[in-house]
Amino acid sequence: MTDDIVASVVRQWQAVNPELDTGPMELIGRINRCAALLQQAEDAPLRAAGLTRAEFDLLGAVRRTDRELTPGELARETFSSGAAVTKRLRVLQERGLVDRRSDDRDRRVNHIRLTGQGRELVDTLLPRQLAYERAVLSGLDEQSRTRLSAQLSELLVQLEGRIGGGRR
Amino acid sequence: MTDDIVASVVRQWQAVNPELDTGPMELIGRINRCAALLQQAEDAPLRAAGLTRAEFDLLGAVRRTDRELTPGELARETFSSGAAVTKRLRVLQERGLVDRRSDDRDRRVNHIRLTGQGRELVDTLLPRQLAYERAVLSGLDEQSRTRLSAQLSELLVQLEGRIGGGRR
DNA sequence: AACAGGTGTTACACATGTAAAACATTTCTC
DNA sequence: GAGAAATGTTTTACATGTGTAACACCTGTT
Repeated sequence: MTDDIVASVVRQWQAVNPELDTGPMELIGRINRCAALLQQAEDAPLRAAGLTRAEFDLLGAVRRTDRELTPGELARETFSSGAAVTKRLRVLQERGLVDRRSDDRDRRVNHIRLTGQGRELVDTLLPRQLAYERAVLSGLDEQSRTRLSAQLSELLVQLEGRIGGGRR
Repeated sequence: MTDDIVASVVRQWQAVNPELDTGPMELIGRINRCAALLQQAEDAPLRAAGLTRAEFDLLGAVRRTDRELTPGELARETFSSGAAVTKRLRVLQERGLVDRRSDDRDRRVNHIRLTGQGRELVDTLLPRQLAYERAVLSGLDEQSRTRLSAQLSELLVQLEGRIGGGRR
């Protein structure tokens, strides 16, 4: 059994102060570190397409909901601030990937939709992205992956209730 | 069994394109989302002490290794760029939490150490931080946590080999 | 002595969040 | 009903934190 980085950090803390209950660190540290490595890996194929992950998330949100979304909805959907969404939308619009339509009833709101080009980009990019991710995860067999998913789902439900406040 | 956010996103994708193999998304999405929520939670007690998580990580690295570290070592230890470490060290030094000593042999390198105040801050803050994290994770019982830790460790070892390149 | 390589800092670009502003709508009050 | 106040939506202004790349400096080698 090999040691991961978190285990060695925990060992350092124990050596310095054996009283510490490092239990939470072992779990949270591993989640954070896995997330950092995975996010770094995920960036590679997107950069090849000239997109940041945040931009891709935004496009994906419009694509998967399959309807027009307002900037506010996009902010909630992608867990980012309204200001960040505004900026991203501007560059995506300049690149011809999204389009706006203003509401007839309420002139405050816009409706964002994908252009044909934007939709095509997501539809070619997402399978490629998923294939890449599958390769990154290939060190774990199917069973380990689903088991891990299920346990993280349990944790995630707890955290959403305790911290996130829920969305929508 | 309640649905988490990732499950609902996956369902949206399946509705739009049933061909998609969303397997990787379910695992990676959950890891990323858990990490985001946990990091947000972790920030709260640190902000109360006037520190960012990055600053606390840096102080913690010096404390747990129990020796003086160079800025370069700190950058590797905290997985951030040299420039970021330089900036952080400047503000931590201005606040009197760290101290520098220049090497006698090699005048390029500095050795960073905690001041008494810095060490005291870490030593009071870390247990508080761990207690807070324990509370956040209290939705899962001991057994679930250790099982999850172990499985993530397995994944992490794979990822470190595949992506991270290892450290030290 | 020149140079190849390593170490830390600075300069710059950029993405993000918070807070304020700009604008539209709805509701309340008289 | 008309005007005022409250509410909602998006954008803009500003501050901040980060990474890349250029820079300055030092060492050891040839």
